[in-house]
Amino acid sequence: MVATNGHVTPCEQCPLRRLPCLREFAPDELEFVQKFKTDELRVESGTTFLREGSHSDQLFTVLSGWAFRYKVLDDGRRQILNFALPADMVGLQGAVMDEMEHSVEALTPMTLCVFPRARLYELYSQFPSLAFDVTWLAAREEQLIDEHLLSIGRRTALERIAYLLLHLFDRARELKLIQEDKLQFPITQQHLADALGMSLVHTNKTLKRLLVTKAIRWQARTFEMVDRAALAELAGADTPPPRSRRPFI
Amino acid sequence: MVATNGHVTPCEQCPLRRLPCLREFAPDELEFVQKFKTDELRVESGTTFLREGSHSDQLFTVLSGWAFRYKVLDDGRRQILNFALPADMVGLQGAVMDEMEHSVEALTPMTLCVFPRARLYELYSQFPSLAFDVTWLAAREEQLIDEHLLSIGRRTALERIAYLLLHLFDRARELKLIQEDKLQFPITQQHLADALGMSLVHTNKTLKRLLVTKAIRWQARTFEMVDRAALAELAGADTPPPRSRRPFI
DNA sequence: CGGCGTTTTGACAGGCTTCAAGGGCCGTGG
DNA sequence: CCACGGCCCTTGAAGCCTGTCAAAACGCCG
Repeated sequence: MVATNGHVTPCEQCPLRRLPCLREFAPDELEFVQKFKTDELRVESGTTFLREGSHSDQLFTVLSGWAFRYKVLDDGRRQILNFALPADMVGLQGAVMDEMEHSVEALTPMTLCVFPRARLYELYSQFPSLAFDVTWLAAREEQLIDEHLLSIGRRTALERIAYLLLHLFDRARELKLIQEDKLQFPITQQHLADALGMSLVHTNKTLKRLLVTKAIRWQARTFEMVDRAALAELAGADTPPPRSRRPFI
Repeated sequence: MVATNGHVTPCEQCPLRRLPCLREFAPDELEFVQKFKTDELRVESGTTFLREGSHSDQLFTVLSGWAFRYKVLDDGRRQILNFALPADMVGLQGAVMDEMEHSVEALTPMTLCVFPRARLYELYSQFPSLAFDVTWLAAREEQLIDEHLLSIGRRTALERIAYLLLHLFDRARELKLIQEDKLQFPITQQHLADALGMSLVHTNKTLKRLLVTKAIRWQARTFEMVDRAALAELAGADTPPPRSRRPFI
């Protein structure tokens, strides 16, 4: 894995800090995180930068770009577990446990903040507030997966697609990635299918049914929310409200 | 929620500590946990002791008994997210975030160790080692759900059932709940169905197909592993090896 | 013995997967 | 400028898988 070791955004100037959805850091916290961050990594779209079965010495945080976590069965069947957007943490499992049991692949070019696993315990010793944040992030990710599990297990194909799109749109909005209700959407129908536990063909046909409702538009890698209420209706439920006090290491 | 406030097992004598799969505590850690544990709760089988949408002031640890985490849709469709066995932590999401987004119901009579949410931060401040353990537990639970998500999304009905049974059996074995390859199994076919995202009828028919292979026996609430290798074969994969250094608050 | 929760079975419809093939878009190279 | 390949999207057809409906059998307990 190649790191830049060149342009390293100072944490004080991290563009994500300006987001209102993220909590503010105390000066000493910020100082610690700055030292904790050893590097910045650029990866190309399509790169699997964390691999199932491997042991990673690094913990990442997404500075920009999209990724997805996934697992594959021996015969190639793939399941996308969830998506990682800016301000998300990636690779905690590998940092805390023996080895990764999932892989992570970039959907777009990404920049990742790199933290050495070996020093994670320092963080726990010296900054309980940050340690709490890490736990918070882990708990939140579990919530997202819980919701996803509910979708795959119990929602119909149409509901699944509607719910996932609604969910991703809302997360993107929190991150100010939406302009005029439009979003650069780096996901293919194959990704949708693999995330929702459906075949590509059926995903396509169901998506078409959704598109004729005119609740959304999606073409040329651009996603547009036309009627959010209608989409939520099709999903059978709205997404839970955003969480308060969201930390970002 | 009624707590016993009578019999409170001292942590030094906690029966779970004797399990080799759990890490040992330093004396000061043990002392802290002992004070952190404010109560012991007994709940009956069938009790939903944590409810979606509610805010819980308590964090639990399973001392004995089985439970399951679940979510339901408005129209009643239910998805079981995973199962909680002794030494598992329950309610961390409620302790760390605003409110629970899932419910937890007891499958058997249970005893739970009760920890006050309000003092969780003390733990983080004073015992980074324990804070790390909490994160470890959260990360591990996420791993289990990841694996479950893979099952529901990409495994066939037969594989799903085989894999889940294999998984539960292995966890029970780690906890010394198995005697002569037999296990008291508090789960009904309805639970299986709700966990695996299948209908009850189809679960029953598929389970029958599995039973004729003679890999397992399951009757009168007793589960018997007859041919573990054969079951793993039907599951299409074996369960990952148990995690080292497993903590237990 | 009756009631209730659980397991079992059959029938049937339709959701979903698989197979197959064609179309559109775009970057590469002749 | 056009041909070509690769990736993604689209569509149709066939049939299995799975859900739903309905009803009966079973086992446990009061």
